[in-house]
Amino acid sequence: MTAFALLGLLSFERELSGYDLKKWADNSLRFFYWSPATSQIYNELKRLERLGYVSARETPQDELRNKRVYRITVAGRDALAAWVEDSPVEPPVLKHSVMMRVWLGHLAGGERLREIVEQHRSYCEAMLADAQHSVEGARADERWEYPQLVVTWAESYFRNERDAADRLLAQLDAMEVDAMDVEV
Amino acid sequence: MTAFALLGLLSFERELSGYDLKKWADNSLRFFYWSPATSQIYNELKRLERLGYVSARETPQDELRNKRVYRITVAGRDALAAWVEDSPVEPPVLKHSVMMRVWLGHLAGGERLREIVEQHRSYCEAMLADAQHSVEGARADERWEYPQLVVTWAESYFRNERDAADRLLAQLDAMEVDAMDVEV
DNA sequence: GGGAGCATGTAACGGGTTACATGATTGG
DNA sequence: CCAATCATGTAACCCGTTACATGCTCCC
Repeated sequence: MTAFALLGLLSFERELSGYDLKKWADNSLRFFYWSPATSQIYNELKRLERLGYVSARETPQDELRNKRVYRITVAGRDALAAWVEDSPVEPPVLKHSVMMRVWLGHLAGGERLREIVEQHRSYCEAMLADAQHSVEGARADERWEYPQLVVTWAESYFRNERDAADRLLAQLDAMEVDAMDVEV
Repeated sequence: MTAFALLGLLSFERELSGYDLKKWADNSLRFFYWSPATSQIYNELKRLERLGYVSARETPQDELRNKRVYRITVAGRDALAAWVEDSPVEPPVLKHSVMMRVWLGHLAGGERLREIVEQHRSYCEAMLADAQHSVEGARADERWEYPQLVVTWAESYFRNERDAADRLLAQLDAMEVDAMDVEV
């Protein structure tokens, strides 16, 4: 999967270093797919090179040193296209530890639960802002129409997630009030 | 994480076998957290027992054999509560390979993309139906108020995801039309 | 001078999966 | 009788992470 993600990043023309790829992953991929660790990127690049899916070239980083920049090969593009075309679509993987904590609400105080959900809300807000920023940035270029589609999707995803957090907070408040009634 | 999930399942009273835990994971946990493989559940149970977080008891499965059922210990409950209470909340992990494929739309035909999104839509629809069913099932019991909150959240999550898929399909159609215009 | 960013990697580990093996019971 | 469900586990593997090491350059 990480391999496909990297090939994907390289498939929008461009020649990128491992470092570059990490940055691009962090500000586009991560909206819909967990951004891999830096070390993993370098590992995958080596593997992809062995497979002939990318080609590397040394290019001067400064006067003293070189850096390796990678470019997708025809074989790489084919492999990637074949994946999109033929592989069975797996369901998205979601590991929502925030909701897991809410699920275990009977073990925590209502204040703590609210704190958790509020932190999550902030996270959503930040992602939403980044996605909106990204939508503006990628505008108007023919080449980016699909990425554009995806960041727009991400925008609504995080907006929904934020709104759900708000509803959750309201429900937690309501539960608190009910509990008070019982006590009184 | 899997350990906490299992402790969580065991924290709603009940004594459960590894097999039971897999079933429960598959029809409650999976709405917000990836359901672990069966083998992993047995591994974690052993580990949790070593740690003293669960206790095991042999109980007759049929006339010939026994099965091991597990119960959360006080130490286990404490550890779980401590996790909810004190651990920093990580952002949810999302690995949306469907959106990754859309992102790579320039490598696929519009028909294929629609096929992918439609399959995803079906998945969402199925999850939504299951979540709705689950909401009805868990109703009215005081003990399940938090799980109830979470399945309600899941319901809206998958409804949103389905609606987003619909919007995506509409946008893909629109793009197709634009492309036709250019050609003509 | 020092911190941030550029750039690349290794080593150890962990968490999780698939595939497989086994075997009894129940229901159609 | 056959398939599905109950029930538990091992072995091989893989994907990916954290932690660490290194060293340059640019800017304040």
